[in-house]
Amino acid sequence: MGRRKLQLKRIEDKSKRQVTFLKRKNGLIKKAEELAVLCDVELALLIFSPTGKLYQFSSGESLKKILDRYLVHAGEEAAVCNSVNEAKIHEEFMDIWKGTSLQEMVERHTEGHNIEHLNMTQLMLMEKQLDSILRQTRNRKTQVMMDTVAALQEKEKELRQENHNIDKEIAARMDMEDGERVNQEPHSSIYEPPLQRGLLHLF
Amino acid sequence: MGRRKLQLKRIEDKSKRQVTFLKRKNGLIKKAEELAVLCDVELALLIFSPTGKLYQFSSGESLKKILDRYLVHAGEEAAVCNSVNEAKIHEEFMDIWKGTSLQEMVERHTEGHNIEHLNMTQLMLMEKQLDSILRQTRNRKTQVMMDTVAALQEKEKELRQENHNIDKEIAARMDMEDGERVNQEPHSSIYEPPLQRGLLHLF
DNA sequence: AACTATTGATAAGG
DNA sequence: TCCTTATCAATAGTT
Repeated sequence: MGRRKLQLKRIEDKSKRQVTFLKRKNGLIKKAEELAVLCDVELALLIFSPTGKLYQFSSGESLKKILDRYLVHAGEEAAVCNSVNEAKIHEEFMDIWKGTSLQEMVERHTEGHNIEHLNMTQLMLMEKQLDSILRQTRNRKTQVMMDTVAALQEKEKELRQENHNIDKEIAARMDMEDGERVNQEPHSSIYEPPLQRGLLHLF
Repeated sequence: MGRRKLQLKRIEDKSKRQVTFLKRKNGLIKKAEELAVLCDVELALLIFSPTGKLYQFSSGESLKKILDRYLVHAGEEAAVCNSVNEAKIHEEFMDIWKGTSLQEMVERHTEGHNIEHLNMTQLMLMEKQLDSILRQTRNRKTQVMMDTVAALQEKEKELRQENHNIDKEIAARMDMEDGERVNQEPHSSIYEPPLQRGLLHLF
């Protein structure tokens, strides 16, 4: 509905695309709102602009509730364990951050201006700090992993020792019971630590 | 758009509401699809019918991916995109960041536990979020730099043209004043753009 | 950011 | 429930 009928394909002209995006985004959100009100339905609409900005609409209920409802639906219908796992992770995430993402936090601290509206100086400062914290986080992660590995290796050593002791005890008893049988294959003392499997979930 | 203009409130007649729901749901999904195609954006639309049935649309990307993307953005308020004076933002930003480093901010958010005291799950979530924000920051930085370069190149072009015009004018005047003096070295028209130096402070 | 000629969506009717 | 059609709304191109 306009001066000309347009083809259903990506608008190549960048500025035209942006104008059309703004117009149609508003139209779509309006329509979504009308549908929600007129027909008394729950709905959620998420739009990521070409510049990465998020626009959203959700009827009455918070978007989170609607997404929860969706995840329940998806969980019932499809046997896609993946999304269930994702949902669980998100739950955990919510617990940890108490409903506030780091991003929101950062944006709150820049007084609501999102990354698209920072200037170069601000961006560089932001980058530097983020990089620093990220590096610390990764270092700490590495440290935790190494601690885990060390603990497992310690455990392994103990088990190996125990194993060795049992072998010796068995051998001693065998000797006592049946002295002439020699060169008996001892119980394998090469213990395969469950290191790989035990750490896999961390990556 | 119909025989009559209707009020923006819940349609009380149940069957009419159902009919309207079906029509408008289809229309909304169609519009969503058009927006996604025409403007090359990601979007997700979830509709729960009055009977509890779920209708959904998502552009190209699976709905799951889009929801993931949403959850990364989680908390960000939609569609409020006030263009504000950059310099003003700069001042505000500096004030904010002078007092509080991002790091302190993060620690405040992990309830006083600093990075050294988070467990692996928390560390991984933290890493994921930091990585996301850092990537956005860097993308934005690249964009700003490219814009700057484009602007400088434009300026360079203008200056070069101006320079050329001046050369020609000088040459013309010289010819008028002193016809027989020839092969005079013209003012260098090779204009060295201050691009490198101009951008250096950005890195 | 406004305008307006067109096309698109749809409310009511069959 | 599906078609038709009169009407209104959205919007493409223009200024």
